[in-house]
Amino acid sequence: MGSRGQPEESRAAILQAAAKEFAELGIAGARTDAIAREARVNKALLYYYFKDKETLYGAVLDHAFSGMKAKVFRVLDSDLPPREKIMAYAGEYFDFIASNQIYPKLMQREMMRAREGNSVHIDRLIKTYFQPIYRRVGALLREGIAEGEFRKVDPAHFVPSMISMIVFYFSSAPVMQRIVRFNPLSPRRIAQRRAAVLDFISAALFQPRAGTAMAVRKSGVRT
Amino acid sequence: MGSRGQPEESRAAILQAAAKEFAELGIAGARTDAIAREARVNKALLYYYFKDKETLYGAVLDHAFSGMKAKVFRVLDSDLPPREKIMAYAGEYFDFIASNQIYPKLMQREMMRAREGNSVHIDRLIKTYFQPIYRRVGALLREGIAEGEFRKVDPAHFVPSMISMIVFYFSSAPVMQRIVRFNPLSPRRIAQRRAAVLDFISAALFQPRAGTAMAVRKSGVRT
DNA sequence: CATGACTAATTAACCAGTTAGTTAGATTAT
DNA sequence: ATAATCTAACTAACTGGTTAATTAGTCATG
Repeated sequence: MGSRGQPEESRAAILQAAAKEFAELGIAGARTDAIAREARVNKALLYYYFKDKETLYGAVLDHAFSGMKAKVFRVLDSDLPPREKIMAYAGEYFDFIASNQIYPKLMQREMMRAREGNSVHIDRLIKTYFQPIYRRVGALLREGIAEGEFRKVDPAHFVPSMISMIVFYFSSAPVMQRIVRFNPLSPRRIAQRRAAVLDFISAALFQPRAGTAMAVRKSGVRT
Repeated sequence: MGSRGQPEESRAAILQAAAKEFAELGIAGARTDAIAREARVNKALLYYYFKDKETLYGAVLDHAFSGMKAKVFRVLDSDLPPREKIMAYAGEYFDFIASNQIYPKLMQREMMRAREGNSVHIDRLIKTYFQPIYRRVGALLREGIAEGEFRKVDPAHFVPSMISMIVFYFSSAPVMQRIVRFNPLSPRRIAQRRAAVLDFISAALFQPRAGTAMAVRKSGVRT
């Protein structure tokens, strides 16, 4: 009680509980009472740290996307050649999502909300995260094409294709689990998925050449 | 007013308005008043035809998915050889979604809701629609592999990969539009996407053989 | 004149956001 | 040193606007 409990801890607990609730139920379905209960704080504390529900939701989005951007840009800023870099990018993105499985849900929710006026956050998110990443990956693809390494794909289609294969798998896992008999989120299956995605991408992107040794980086992922 | 207006029309108007509202805002965000207004009927009429909001939502889902299943099964039941059939399947699925763009939103919403207990509908949807389609496409893939036409892909990964590329494009279009300068939903771009998806799939699935003439059914578009 | 189609008005529950505080510890005054 | 004062962190209880759902009926037609 009282003024203890390290404010940072409380704030972080709220943010984490909110991320879970928003990812699962969306902003309309999320209940501030549930977030407070999950974070083990009084509901009024949410409003002490964040202006309102919408602002809290925005903070959750920024937290998730900034983490992703940081990870992914470390790869995109490296000086790998195009083939290795695009594989490393996809792998890094995959690993981020595999260990932050609320991210794909938040992302898809926000994508669907992005009709004019529906989301106060989407413009900021696009400008801060999506646009820079898209530009960078697009440039990488054009570079690979120019060097004759990649097939002449259209980045505006290829980028969303890559993202979709990674993001969709995780957000559809609960349904998948009921269709097939195994658990799509077991470490074994996640590793398989990683390999499948990278295989799919290289098959669709790389210009076939002699002795194509497909480079599928091993995955250090936990569930 | 009174007992006129053909009940079928009213029911259909409600269903259509509800589909739009649910797709855009999810079940929690949807407002029954908005649905009634959009359908130009009194709100109580929703409850005359459907037990409650949740039941109406279920009816919307069944309507959307049964339409899709019918379309897709006409292809899957045909006697095309594996290569042509899988392309025809993907093409048909793509065309269905392209002309029913609320479908991908409803689908993704329901996928994210599918945590134990969260959705009353998911078990029925899986049993009635997803499971049968998945089994049929899985069998088709295994057939193609057995005949040496397809690479040895894992259906449990390949099927969601195909679906994701098709579904994700449409639900992410509003965001994409703000990242790139063109409209991803223009007929021209949709045709391009169709070609890109089919190209992507054939590149990743077909066993390379001499004289590979890529078969891109109708809407003959180049990337 | 019964029945299916439909509605205006109302109700009950829910839930985001507020209020009016309390508590614990840091800071200053004595 | 210690009492007085301040402030950030936190909470129990409440409020009012919103919204799903119901009620009690009207209207048209076979």
